[in-house]
Amino acid sequence: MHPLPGFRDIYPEDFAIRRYIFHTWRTSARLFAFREYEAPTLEPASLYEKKNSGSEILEQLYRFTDRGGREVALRPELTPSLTRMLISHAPSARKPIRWFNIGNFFRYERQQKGRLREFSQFNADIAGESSPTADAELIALAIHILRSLGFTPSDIVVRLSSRSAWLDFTNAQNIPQNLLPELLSIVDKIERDPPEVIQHRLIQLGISPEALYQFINSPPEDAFSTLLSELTAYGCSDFIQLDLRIVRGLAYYTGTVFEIFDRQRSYRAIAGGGRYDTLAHTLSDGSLHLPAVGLGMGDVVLSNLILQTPHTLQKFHDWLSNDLDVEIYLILAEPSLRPQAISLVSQLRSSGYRVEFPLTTTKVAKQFASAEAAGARFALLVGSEWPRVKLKILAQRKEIELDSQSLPQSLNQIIQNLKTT
RNA sequence: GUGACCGUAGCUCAGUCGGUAGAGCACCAGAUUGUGGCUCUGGGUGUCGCGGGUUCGAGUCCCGUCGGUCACCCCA
Repeated sequence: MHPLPGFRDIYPEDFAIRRYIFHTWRTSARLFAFREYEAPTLEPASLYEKKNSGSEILEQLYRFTDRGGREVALRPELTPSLTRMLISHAPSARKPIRWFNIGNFFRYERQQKGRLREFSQFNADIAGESSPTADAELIALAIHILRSLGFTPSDIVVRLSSRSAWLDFTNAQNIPQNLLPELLSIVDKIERDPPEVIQHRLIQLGISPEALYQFINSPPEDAFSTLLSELTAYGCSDFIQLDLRIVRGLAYYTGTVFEIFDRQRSYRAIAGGGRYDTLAHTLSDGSLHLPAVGLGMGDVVLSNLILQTPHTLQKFHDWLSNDLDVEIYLILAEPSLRPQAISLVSQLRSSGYRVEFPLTTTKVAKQFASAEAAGARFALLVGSEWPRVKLKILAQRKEIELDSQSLPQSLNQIIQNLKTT
């Protein structure tokens, strides 16, 4: 009995990092005033065909025919679903639209390092604003997330590029525009393929390798001036590097594109995104013009990186220590007081404490061991002293006797005092 | 889709020449009938991934298959 290839059972020990990442994604996006939304996990397969006809993306789709004879697919990405939602919502929505989503996505591919068949991804998009200031806001959000997780400019880099810059290049070189996709696919492979192969493909296209390398080596800074000055104002410039070799694979990008990598390049991209100003136009069959810019950040590479970078791992552990699974373990030393103990547990839970207690009668020593093993901060002993109870601060081995009547309130005070000392 | 390496307990792994399964950690119980991290004692919790073949006998050898890891491909 195994999960399917590329799918994972996630046990509570491993779920903690996901909770941490999701929490950081969600709180960061809300700090940037993005609103959360959701789209269906299962979509008509045609949603992915329309925007990318003839693409090999279709081979990586989990697709099947449902009982109603519909061709359906598990979503491999969110942008097409989002665009559909925007098409019906955008005409009456306040602009710019700033939305984010956290969800699971599926790709039928062989798994490898940093890549599974089901993964979680954070998506944030700004629609209805064509200025590069929107691109900057989105990149600033990505950096805010990574900073919140403890990453610094010496850990990661945002490689910034632009498809419109490449379009300008083709114009300046008198390269026919219909060769742009082929050119971009060559550029995309510059870092992976041997130079001879790149050279050969360029010459076949009638493009001068010298001109291309010169373009890459001296990016046209004017084309990025607004974006770069905004990012500097956000305090993000240390993370940014102009790098025209980034073009991204998807056909729908039209302007700014970017990818975020770990500096050691031990993984594929942590995040990526870009501007797609014509997708709404295409998907609405020309009825809506809606410029948009989007960002995607997956959980697989990110969690690996957090766990293997010492200072981000430390930050994760610090966060976990304030997010205990069990805060109070109630020890029932006198089984006849079980009803009173349960009532006390209920009060504490209503006050917001995470409380566990033994479901069957066991020895006190065993109960203390369970409290310890559960990682509880306090043990609350209910026994012969009733209606008084003993509160033990486990880490300090200190015990305080309290009146059970006053409990949730007196506990609040004790915790406040512990924090200030 | 192609290729390489790897599959033994929950985890990390040992298992000789082919002779019917073992260690540490973890877990459960007790030593200890109201106080936890140490110690001691007891407990194996297993479809040796699965199927077939060779053999008197297979965890071990052979074939197939499934799964894992990584690379290619592709990258949303």
